[in-house]
Amino acid sequence: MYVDVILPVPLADSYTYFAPPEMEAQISVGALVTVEFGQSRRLSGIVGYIRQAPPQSLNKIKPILAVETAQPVVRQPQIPFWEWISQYYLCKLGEVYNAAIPSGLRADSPISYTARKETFIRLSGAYANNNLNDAFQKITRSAKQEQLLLAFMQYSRAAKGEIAKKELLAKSQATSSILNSLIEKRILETFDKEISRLQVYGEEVETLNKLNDYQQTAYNEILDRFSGKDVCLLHGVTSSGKTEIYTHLIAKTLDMNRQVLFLLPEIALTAQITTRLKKFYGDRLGVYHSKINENERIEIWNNLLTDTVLSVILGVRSSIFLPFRDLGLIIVDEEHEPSYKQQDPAPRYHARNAAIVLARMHGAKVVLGSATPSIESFHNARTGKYGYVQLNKRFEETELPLIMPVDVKELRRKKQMKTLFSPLLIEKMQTALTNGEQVLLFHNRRGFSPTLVCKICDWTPKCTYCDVSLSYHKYANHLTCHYCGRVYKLPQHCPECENAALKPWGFGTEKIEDEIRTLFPSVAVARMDSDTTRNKKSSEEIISHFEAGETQILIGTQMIAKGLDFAKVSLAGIINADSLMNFPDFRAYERAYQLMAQVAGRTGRRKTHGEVVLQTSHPDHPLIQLALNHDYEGMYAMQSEERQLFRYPPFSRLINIDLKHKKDDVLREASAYFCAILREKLGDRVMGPDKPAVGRVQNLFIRRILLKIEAKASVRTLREILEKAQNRTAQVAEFKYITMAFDVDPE
DNA sequence: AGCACGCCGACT
DNA sequence: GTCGGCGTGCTC
Repeated sequence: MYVDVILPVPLADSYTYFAPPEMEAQISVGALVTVEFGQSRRLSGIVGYIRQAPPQSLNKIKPILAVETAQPVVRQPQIPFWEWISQYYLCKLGEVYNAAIPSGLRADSPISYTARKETFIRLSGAYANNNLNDAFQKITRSAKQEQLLLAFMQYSRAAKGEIAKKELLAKSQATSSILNSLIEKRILETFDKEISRLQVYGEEVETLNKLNDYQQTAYNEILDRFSGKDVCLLHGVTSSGKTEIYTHLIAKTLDMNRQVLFLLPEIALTAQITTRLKKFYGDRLGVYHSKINENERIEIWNNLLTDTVLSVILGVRSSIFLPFRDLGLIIVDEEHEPSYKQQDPAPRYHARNAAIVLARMHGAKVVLGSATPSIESFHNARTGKYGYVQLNKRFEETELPLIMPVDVKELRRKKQMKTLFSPLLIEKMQTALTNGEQVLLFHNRRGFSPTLVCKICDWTPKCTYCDVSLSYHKYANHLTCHYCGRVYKLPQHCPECENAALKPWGFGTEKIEDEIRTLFPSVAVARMDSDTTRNKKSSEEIISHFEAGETQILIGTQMIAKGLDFAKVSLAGIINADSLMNFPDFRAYERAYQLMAQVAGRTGRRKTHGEVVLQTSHPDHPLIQLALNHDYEGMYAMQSEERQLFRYPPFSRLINIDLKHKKDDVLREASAYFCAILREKLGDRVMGPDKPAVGRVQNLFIRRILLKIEAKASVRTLREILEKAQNRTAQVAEFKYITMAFDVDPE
């Protein structure tokens, strides 16, 4: 018997091994096996295909060394799904396997699964037949031991005569020394038992909240769209009750004994939604995100593989790889969020789009939810590819927030911008604080990160390994590279001109926090960004303190704009709206609009009318005007026209190709060579090669080629063209060690 | 990618 | 004399 094994290597899709006769019975498609790869590596691979004869071209076939798990660790249709991902996203099957299977399942991983154990108590052998008179005889002189034994009898009855030590002590109010006496007298004994890490929901599950009129209408409309289409876009303003509608769709799917995948972006709001859903689905809900540990990951995986308890998975993008038995519904909440796209490493997949393919394989339906849909999804709804349902009423009829633009350029000219805040923002903050309301200040630091600059010669510190300025972290008092993570000491003086003074340049949330503390010394302020939320606890703490009203002003990056529900926020400030729009990226306006809408959505969520002060140098800019009027469709119309004109998605499919090499001149020649080959077939669909904004990372130079391919073009043909061009380039001796990274549908 | 092999320069 | 830098080749 011969077996094609998928291995975690970025090379061929699979490798053929020989299965010794005594192993044959244990081998099936989906089983994990250990094989030797090369002279010394031992890898865990997955059986992808079983064949009776080896391919003739092979002269050396190694044996399988061991079967790790005879039972398949995947279900249908996972492997075909991996194949789709590898084909569409131009990566190797092994790279998908690597991303899809939790490493703890694999024997070649340093972190392997260990079961959680807990100490349990049962009657020792002599009394196991409940012959307890003797036992009670032995302890007549100790009232406490007698009480504990009685308590043991009472509480262990329901669980076959055993109970967790911790639980017994808690319920009987006994101390461990009383218990130890009973153990020494050989009446009770301890033993270790493997227990699940998955949280047990102790309380009764609640029945679903009744939908109000307009929610019920939307719910019915979604079901109606599903009779003709597999995907439905639910376009609902913040606070309109999208989650309520989801809970009813989930319940309906569970009634049919089918499973649900609820996808959400990788952001701080997992905790809030988990609490809401646990109430209704209890132990049937599993949660899967980047902060759960490997052991828990494996228990969720195995539970889905063999049990039937878990039927709703709330998870981030990687949860599309879990072994679902029968998905009936996939919800992609905040479908426009860029964190659905995996950036690095391969597979660079988009979880929303991959989920739609996965749903088709399961015969499931998909709901895409957003207050500000991606241009792509709205376009698909407009052209009839997706169903479309709109929810434009807010819960309790709250009005949409009032957005007030402030012309900071004009104010600067009149010398009225003494701080980062305009007089209007300061006045509104004062009013809100006096009224006991809370304030959010939003600033995106991306592309405008604070660094140091020489006052005389404009020198700025750069990373030795990457072509970027270092970011200045005032509190940590050091410089870091945001590309490779290296930390540098603060230079004492400018090395270029020997001038002593370096001054901070650019500003981030830290600077805002400083100025706010000066402006409002008696007000409690918190800051939430990637620096203050390094560990899991800190972000939850910042949020809960703000929720509890212990802080009045919360300053932050994107993190504070997304999905969080704060009842007492009446004012939001956008410090610099221009910095949102000034990216050299075709999605810049879409993103800027979405962020402004999201920040506005955080205000006035309960009855109060929210206000937003939007600071900009271009108050008349069409995008700002659209944001003021909450005119999503206007933004769509504007963007749609522009994207059609310049061949951007959804009218074209983009593919970024990054070529890397340690020598810049070799790289330049190779890029030109590769590009010329591509142009033979693809003509003016090929843009570049260009030097990207960051032209060198980790000592490797980078050139970027962009392809703009017709949306309806065949993926297979394109893949063949790219493979051929790549092979031809690699045949040139000098270009052999050029690496290429493909990014299909870049975000 | 990740590993071994082999060649070269810098040390005990 | 050997340690380790990195260029090169190979993985069923």
